[in-house]
Amino acid sequence: MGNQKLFKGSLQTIILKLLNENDKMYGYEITQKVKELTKGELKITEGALYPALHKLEADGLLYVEVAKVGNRLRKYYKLTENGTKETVNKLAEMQEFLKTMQHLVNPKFSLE
Amino acid sequence: MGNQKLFKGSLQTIILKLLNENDKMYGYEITQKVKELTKGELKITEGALYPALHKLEADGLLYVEVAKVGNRLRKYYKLTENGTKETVNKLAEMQEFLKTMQHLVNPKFSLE
DNA sequence: AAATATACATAATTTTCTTATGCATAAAAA
DNA sequence: TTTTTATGCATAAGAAAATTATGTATATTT
Repeated sequence: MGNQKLFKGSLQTIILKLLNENDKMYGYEITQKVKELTKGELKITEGALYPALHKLEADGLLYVEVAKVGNRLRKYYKLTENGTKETVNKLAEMQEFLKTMQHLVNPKFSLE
Repeated sequence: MGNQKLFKGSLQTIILKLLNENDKMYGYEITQKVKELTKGELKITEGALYPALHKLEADGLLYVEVAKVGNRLRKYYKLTENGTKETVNKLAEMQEFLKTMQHLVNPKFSLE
């Protein structure tokens, strides 16, 4: 409870950013990576993650490579060419938003 | 189109922050102030603003003072005592989120 | 006279989460 | 050895918070 720190709209960008850095990742790995990178502050829930991955795939930004590890199934996601382009856009947009918001709530510590 | 830069979940905090700085404001004034402060980058739509104000009021964080200016109605909003407390919390949460997100998407320019 | 700005509001719809649930294998702990 | 936790996928119901589209009305500018 009380862990909705993940502002709506940022999940797609986070996924794209991670895939841009790590070449290929599977869902569970993404949740762990985010937890690790944010020291537990951001927790991606499965109910948010998987639909987001499916949407990004449907939009042609990701594609899947299924792998069998041991006896278990893994779906590795990679950026498509278009996905790489969109990552640049989304990251720029996110930076802009962060800067704007930072300026709005705390003008003294602007990022500029 | 393409102007959904306002990440969902940040509107309440923005409203509270502005009221904390300006003592009393009315709806239209808030939309203009945000536009001004962000140089047109964030545009608060009325369909988002008014329901948000009503919710904050219902939650006891704001109260209203109706004023008649010329022949027109204005509803000035002010922070309640509880609203002031919540503003502190929400701003801290926002700072935390911005820092985390900044760190996530661009570790090199961390705010710390 | 017409268009734009000021000022409020709500309804329908969409997006994007949370929470709950389900299935299944692997590893660790009791 | 049994139970819990971790790994790994997925979807459905519901809630939250926007967007978009309207609606009403006055004031100002073109």
